[in-house]
Amino acid sequence: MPINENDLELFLESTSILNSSSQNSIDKTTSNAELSNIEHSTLLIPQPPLLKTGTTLSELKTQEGNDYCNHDSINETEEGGKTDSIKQQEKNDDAFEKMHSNNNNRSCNKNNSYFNPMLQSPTRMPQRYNNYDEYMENKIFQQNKNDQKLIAEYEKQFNKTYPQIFKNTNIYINGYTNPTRLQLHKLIVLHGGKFSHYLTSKRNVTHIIATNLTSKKKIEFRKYRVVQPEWIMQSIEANKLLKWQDYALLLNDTNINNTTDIKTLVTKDSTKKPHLDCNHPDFLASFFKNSRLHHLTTWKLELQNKHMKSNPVGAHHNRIKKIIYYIDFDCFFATVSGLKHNENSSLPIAVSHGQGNSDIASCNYAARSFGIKNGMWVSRAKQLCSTLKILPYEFDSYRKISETFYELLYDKFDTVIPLSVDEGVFIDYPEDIDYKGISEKCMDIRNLLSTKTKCTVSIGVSNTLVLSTLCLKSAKPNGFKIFLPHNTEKEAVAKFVGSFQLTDLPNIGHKTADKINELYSPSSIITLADLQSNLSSLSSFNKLNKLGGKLSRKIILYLKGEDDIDNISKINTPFNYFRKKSLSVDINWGIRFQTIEQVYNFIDRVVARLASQLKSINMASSQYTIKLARCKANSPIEPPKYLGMGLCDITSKTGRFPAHTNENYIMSPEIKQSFRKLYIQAPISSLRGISITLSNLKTNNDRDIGSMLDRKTNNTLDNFPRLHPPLPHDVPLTMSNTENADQMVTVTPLLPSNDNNNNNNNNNNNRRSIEKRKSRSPAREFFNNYHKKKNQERAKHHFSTEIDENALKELPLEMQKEIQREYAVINLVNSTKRSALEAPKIIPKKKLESICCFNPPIPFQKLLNPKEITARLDTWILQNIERGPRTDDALLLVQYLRRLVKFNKKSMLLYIVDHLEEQIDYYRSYYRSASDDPQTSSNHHQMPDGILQWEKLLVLKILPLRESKNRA
DNA sequence: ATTGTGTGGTAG
DNA sequence: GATCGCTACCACACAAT
Repeated sequence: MPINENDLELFLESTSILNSSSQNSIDKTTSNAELSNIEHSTLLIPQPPLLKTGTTLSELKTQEGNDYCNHDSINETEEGGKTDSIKQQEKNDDAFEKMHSNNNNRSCNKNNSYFNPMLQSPTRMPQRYNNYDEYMENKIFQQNKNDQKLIAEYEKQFNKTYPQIFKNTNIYINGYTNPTRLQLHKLIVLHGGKFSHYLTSKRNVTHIIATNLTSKKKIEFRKYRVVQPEWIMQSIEANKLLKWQDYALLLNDTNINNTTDIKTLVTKDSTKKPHLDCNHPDFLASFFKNSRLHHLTTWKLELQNKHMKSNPVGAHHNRIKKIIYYIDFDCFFATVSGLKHNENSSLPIAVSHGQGNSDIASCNYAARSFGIKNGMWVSRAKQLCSTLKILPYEFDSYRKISETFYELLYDKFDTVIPLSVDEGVFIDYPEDIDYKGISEKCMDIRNLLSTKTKCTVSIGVSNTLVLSTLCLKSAKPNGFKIFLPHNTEKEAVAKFVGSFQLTDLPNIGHKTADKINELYSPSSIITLADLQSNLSSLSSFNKLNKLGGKLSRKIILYLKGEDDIDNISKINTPFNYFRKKSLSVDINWGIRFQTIEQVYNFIDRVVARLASQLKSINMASSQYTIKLARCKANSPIEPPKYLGMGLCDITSKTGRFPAHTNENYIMSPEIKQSFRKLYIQAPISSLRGISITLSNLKTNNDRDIGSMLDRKTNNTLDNFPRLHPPLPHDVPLTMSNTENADQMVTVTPLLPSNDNNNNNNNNNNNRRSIEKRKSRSPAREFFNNYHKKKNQERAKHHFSTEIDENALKELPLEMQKEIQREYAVINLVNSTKRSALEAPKIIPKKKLESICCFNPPIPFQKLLNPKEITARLDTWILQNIERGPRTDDALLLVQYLRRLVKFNKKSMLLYIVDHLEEQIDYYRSYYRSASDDPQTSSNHHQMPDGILQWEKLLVLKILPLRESKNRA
C-alpha cells in the first residue's frame, strides 16, 4: 500500500521534529540515552517484515484491528490516529475491511477504537478500583485471559498448534524493539510463554527483551536476563529455546555464570508499591486522587452545583439592604487532619505529602507563629520549626465536613455561594439591619459548626463583598467581625480598609503587590493606607493605571470599600457568574516522556477524560488551547522536587475544532497536531507539563441544561441549581434548538450532504483543497465545506449567538431575559429580510405579538449590542471628562435614550442609564476625593468644570428618563 | 478599527 | 520513599486582518 499524501506529510513533519531534536541532542546536556531514544523514534517509519518461520507475518496481520490490543501499547503512531480519522468518514464496515488488509506494519494501536466508539471494550477503559493492587490484579488477569483467547483464535484459524518453546518463561519487553512489542508479544504467547506488561510484577519475570537501555535502566536491570529480541525470533526459527546468554544485551558475568535453569528472579523491591509514571494508564487518576489543588477545583464545582442558591429580593439588589457573611474555616486541612490524628492543636502542624521538597497545603496557627506559610516547602518549614508535625491529607474528611458545613448553613441564608471546600459567601436581604441579630447569628453559626464539625470558622460580615473579605481577614482566626458602615461614614470605611496590606485586597496577589510597591515606594513596603493617600493626585492615579485600566478601577473602588461590577454580579447573579465557560486538565507534575508516542498516548488519555466530562455536562467545545511546559535551557534536568516541573518555559497554542464537538476522536488528532507545532526543537524528555483547555463551550440544548459533575438530586425543585438563568420558553431565540443541533457534532461527523450545490462542487473542490490545504487534519478538512456554508448562512443573521454569550452575562437576570427577547425579535426581523419577503407568512402575527414588545431594536451609532454601546459611551466620557460633554453629543445620547423610552425598551434604557450613572459617579468620586485632600486641592485638581457638566447632564436630562419609564 | 492569539495573574 | 506544582476566569499587549 503506497504511502498516501497525508502520511507523507505527517512523516516529513515528524522526522523534522526528530531532526531538530537530534540536532539539539548534540550539545553536551543531552545524554546518549536521549539520542538513542530519538533514533528509536524513527521506528515510526514502517519497517520491512522480519519474521520468517513459525508464525508468518501475514498470519499476524490478519489479526490486526482485532479487539485484541493492549491499551498501553507503546506502538501508537501519529499516522495511526490520522488515518483512522480519515477513515471514520467511511462506513464503519469499510473501515474495518481496510484495517484488515492494511499492508504496512503500523499495527495494532489503540486508536483503532476510534473507528467506532462501540468497539471500545470495557477492558480498555479500566474501571476504578478500590486500590491500585486490585486494579493491577484484575488487569493482569484480563490480559492473561486475552492471551488465552488469542491462542485459541490462532489455533482455530490456522488449524495448527504452536510448539511451546517458551514454556515457563515470563517475558517483559522494554522500550522499542524490532519486531514491535506487539508482534513479539503474540509470538511469545503463541509459543507458550507468559508475557508481562509491567515490570512491576518483576518477581515473576524471567527475561527482559530490549535492544537498547538507558544507562539508568542498565543499572536497574543488571541482575536480570536482558535479552535481545533476536533470541525470540531465532528460537522460534530453531523451534527450540536457545541459550539466552548468546543474546544477552548486558554482558554481565554473574548472570552468565548462572544456571540455565529457568527460575524466577526474586527482587528486593517486589513488595514495593508499583510506581505510577505518566505513561501508566492510571497515572492521571492516581495523580488527581492525591492532588490537593485538583480537589479544590473539583470540589468547588461540585459544591456550587449542589449547594448554591440565590434568592435575592427583587431585580435591583444593589438598592436594597444586604448583609454579606463571608465564612471560612480556620486552616481547614490542618485542623481536620489534626483531628483525625488526635494531634494537639496548640502544637505546630502542617499537612503535606512528603518530608522534604513537598508543598505545605495548610498549617495551623501554631505553625504560622514560626513564620511557616501555606505553600512553603516542608524542608524550609522545618528549618523554621524543627518540631513541626507533618500530617497526611485526609481528603475524604475534608469533603465530608464541607458537606456538613453547607448543609447546616443552607437554610439560614437567602443566598449561598460556595467558593471553596472551606469557604463561602452567604447573604441575607433583611428589611432592617439588626446589629444584635447579626452578631447573634454569627455566634450561633460558629457554635453550631464547632459542635458538629469540631472545626472553627471565622466570619466577616459587611455590606459589600470587599469589606466582608477584609472583615474575615481581621476576624481570623476563630472569630467574627461585623462592619456595617452607613453611607455617610466614608472616612471610617477608608480607615478600616487602610489598615490592611496590599495583598489583602481581592485581585491583588504578590505580583501586583510588588508592582504597586515598585510604583510608589520601591524602598519600603506600603500599606493600603499609603495607597489611599497616594491616589489623591492625578499623577499618582495614573501611576496606578499602569496596572491596567480594569484593575486600577477595581482597586480604587475597593479602597473605598465598594464592590466593582465583577463582585456585584458574583453576588447578584451567581448562577450566571459561575456558568461554565471552559474545561481543562493541567498536569505539571510527574511528566517525564521519552518518546513522542508516549506523549500522544498521554494526550489521548487527557482528551478522553475531557470528552467524557463534556458529555456528562452535555456540552461541546469548538476551541482548544494546549499549553506546554518545558524545562528551561539551563536549569538542571531533575528539579529539586521529585518529579516536579522545575523552572520551565511555558508556551501555548490555541486551535479550533471544525465544529462544536465532544468526541475525543475528533479532538485528539487536532490537539496532537497543535502539540507538534508547538513542541519543536526540544527533546521530548524536557517536557515537564501539559495542559489542555477546551473553550467556546455550548450546551447541546439550551433548555435542557445538564448537570455539571455529579450533582445530587436531593434538592427541591425550587432550589434546584441551574447553570444558566432560565430562558423564556415561548420565545424563539437566536440560539434556536434547530440551529444548534446543526452546529453541534456529537456523534459521528457524517453529514447529510443533501445540498445539491455543494455536492456538485465537492469533487472539484476536493482536488484543489488537497493540494493547498493548510491543515493536515482530516477532520478539519472534512468539515471545511460544511462549515463555510454554515458561516455564510450565519453571516446573514446580523446577530450571532456571541452577542448573547458576551453581553448578557453581566446583566441581572431580568434584564437578560428581556434582552434575549430583543434578540429574538432582531432575529425574526433578519430572517424576514432573508426569506420572508417571498413568504411573509413565515412569522405568524400572533407569535410576534406574544413576544413582549415587538419593536425593532434601536441602534445607537449603528450599535445594537448593549455592551458595545456602553463601551463607546465609556470612551466618550473618558475623553471628555475634564471639559464636559459637547452639546451635540449630549443631544445625540438623549435622543437615543428618548427613543428607548418611546419604544418601551425598558431593559436597555435601564442598562444604559445605570451604566452612565455609575460611570459619572466613578469620576465624580475620584475628583471629589482628590479635592477633599488638603495637600493637593490647592495645587491642582479642583473638581473640573467638565465633571459638573456631566453631572448636570446626568441629573437633569438622563435620570429623569429612567423615572419616566418607571411611571409608564 | 475589530478580532484573535499568546501570556500573565489570581483565587482557593 | 520521594511526591501528587489544579483549573477557571479575566485582562492585556500585540498581531492579524
